[in-house]
Amino acid sequence: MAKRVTSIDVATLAGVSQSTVSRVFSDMDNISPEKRRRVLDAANKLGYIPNAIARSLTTQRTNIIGIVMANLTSPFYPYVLEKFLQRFREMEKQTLLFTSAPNQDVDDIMPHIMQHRVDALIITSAMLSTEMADKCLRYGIPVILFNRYILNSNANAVCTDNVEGGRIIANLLLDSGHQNIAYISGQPNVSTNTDREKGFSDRMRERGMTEWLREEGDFFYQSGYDAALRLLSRPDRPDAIFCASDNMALGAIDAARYGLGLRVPDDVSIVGFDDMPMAAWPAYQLTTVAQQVDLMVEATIELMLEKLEDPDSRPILRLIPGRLVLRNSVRGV
Amino acid sequence: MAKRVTSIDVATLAGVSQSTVSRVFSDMDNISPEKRRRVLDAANKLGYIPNAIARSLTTQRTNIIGIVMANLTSPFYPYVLEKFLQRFREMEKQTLLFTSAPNQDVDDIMPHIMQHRVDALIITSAMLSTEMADKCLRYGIPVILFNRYILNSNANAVCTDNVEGGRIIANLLLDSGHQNIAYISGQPNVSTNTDREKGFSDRMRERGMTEWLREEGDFFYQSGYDAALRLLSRPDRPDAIFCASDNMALGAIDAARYGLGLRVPDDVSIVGFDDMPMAAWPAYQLTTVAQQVDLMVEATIELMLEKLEDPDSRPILRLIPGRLVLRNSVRGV
DNA sequence: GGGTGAATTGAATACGTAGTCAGTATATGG
DNA sequence: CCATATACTGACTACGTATTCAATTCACCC
Repeated sequence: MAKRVTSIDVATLAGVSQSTVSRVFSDMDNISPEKRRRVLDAANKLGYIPNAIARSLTTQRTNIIGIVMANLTSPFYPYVLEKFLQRFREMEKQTLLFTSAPNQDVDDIMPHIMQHRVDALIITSAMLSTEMADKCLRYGIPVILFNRYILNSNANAVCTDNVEGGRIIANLLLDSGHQNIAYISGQPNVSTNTDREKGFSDRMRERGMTEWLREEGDFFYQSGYDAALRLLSRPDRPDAIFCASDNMALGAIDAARYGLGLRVPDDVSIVGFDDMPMAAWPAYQLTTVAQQVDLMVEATIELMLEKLEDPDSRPILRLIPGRLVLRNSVRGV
Repeated sequence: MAKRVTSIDVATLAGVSQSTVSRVFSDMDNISPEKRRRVLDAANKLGYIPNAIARSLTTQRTNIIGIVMANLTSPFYPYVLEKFLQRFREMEKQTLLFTSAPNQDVDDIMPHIMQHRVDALIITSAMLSTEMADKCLRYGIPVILFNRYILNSNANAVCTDNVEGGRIIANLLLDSGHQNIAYISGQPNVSTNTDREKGFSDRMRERGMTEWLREEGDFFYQSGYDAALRLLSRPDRPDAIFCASDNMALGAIDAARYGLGLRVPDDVSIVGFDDMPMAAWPAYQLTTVAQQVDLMVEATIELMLEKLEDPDSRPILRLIPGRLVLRNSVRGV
């Protein structure tokens, strides 16, 4: 392995000082065209590539953004990740990706993240304790929660308006004449789940419903399949199911069709939440509330930049409306 | 933003030298239990977190592995990424994730990667020029290609045995009595596609077939849907379709069922390649050749570690066999 | 001709840690 | 009691770059 080429090597070959080489490769300070050419020639000849590590040490910024993500294999998040990566590439930022192990708190991997002195941190998965959020702030690391929020915390957050999304779906199902509507939940302690259920329940009650069926799921396909099987095997079979995620909704459709031989939407209407790509496939044609990922990513980056500009700015919760996407899994619309 | 706490601050508070603090936080050198405790107390009180940037500068290793990935939104790669992240977490390595823009060569983002002095680089997506691979080697950065390979290059590679996979599928379809077998390809210049087609074609000819239908796709769902629609609308409708990816196979199934009202596998058998999670869903029950991701990831990490141990070791292409997964999309098995 | 200012440039230093080397204290053996 | 080994510890420097500050050059003008 050849010795690493440094700016000093380039300087020597070009017959200039290391300062000059640095200036050529960082900002174009005032450099005479001739020296600039000589430096670039020398750098090219030696195969010089600036060392971002050393640069970070002096500038006190790494140009690296950390992203914490738990559910890479659920189809919604890869799309989010792709968007972030694309935008960061445009901004010439690099991305350090972290996943938390199942049942692992973000707090546990926080030290690893902080060691690398990321310029900012985006957390899409689990919760972050208030203490940790504060610790980040003390280190000058802006934290933005994506699709999660903590009340009374110092972290910014961007979130789909899940409560309103739940209301929209209650309206849709009631307007189209469904009588017996069931809910399949996500994991109990996650705001995306509780908010969707809250909006749904509130609107149901506002419109005179007093009780309805409910099963617990975990956002994944299999749990939707299983829960729908339980619901649809009952004597008082529901005529509509609202699933807290598209993933579970697809499981519910498969359970109805292949588990019980029912037709969707003729025998039972099914609604999801997220609008992942598969929801549009001919096999499913799922009616759902879309999370507007592009808007959410833009908002996240905006909050991040604001916080970098002014570290003392007050934390903000930015809600992005969900968008109802009508396809063909609800009858009577 | 508070001043960053350094090892010197800790040393001062603990009444020891910076060296001692460093020793406590790197390897446990010979440190008296009492000083260790004092250092840890002080560090805790100040909220000290070692600076990985500075550490990297002296140790000449970053503990960061770079991963280049193009198709995050195709369902196979998030699973791969998840596996890598999980293993790297166990190894206490961090992950810098890069995507190449559509139509962007890996060579274009290479400078960004090299600036950050990753300890090793895993490339799962596009091709890497031989010059770039050599440049990495000169910088002592091991490169491992995942599911891609370059002949005569200096890069290690891990790959499913796609040629053999193609043969397996030809055997399966011929053994089960299909007469008119069609192939839907992936992007033309990608080895995963050409190898699968080569194995398939070779075996078809070995067993006496001389010509068969073929359509071009791009590995994605929609192209499989469209191609299958074209194939199945012909008067000489094929009785089996081998799709170069599961994603296209799911599209083909939907095209058969929802586009043309055909039954799978009664009217047409469909086979995929990859074994992504959806292939097992009740709606599809796709027979396919599984890429053994866990084995591939293990092999990749092994090659990486070998190359880090001995930078002069000869490049290796490690083939992992595909595993035939029989479900219910092929008749007569 | 000297003064003024702008444009370039280089020397020196900081960034925060790891590791080398020499020094001190303590224990061990004869 | 001395010689020697052992266990810790601290002073110092390297890592590769950005940046400050002073110096130099040069042009220009009255």
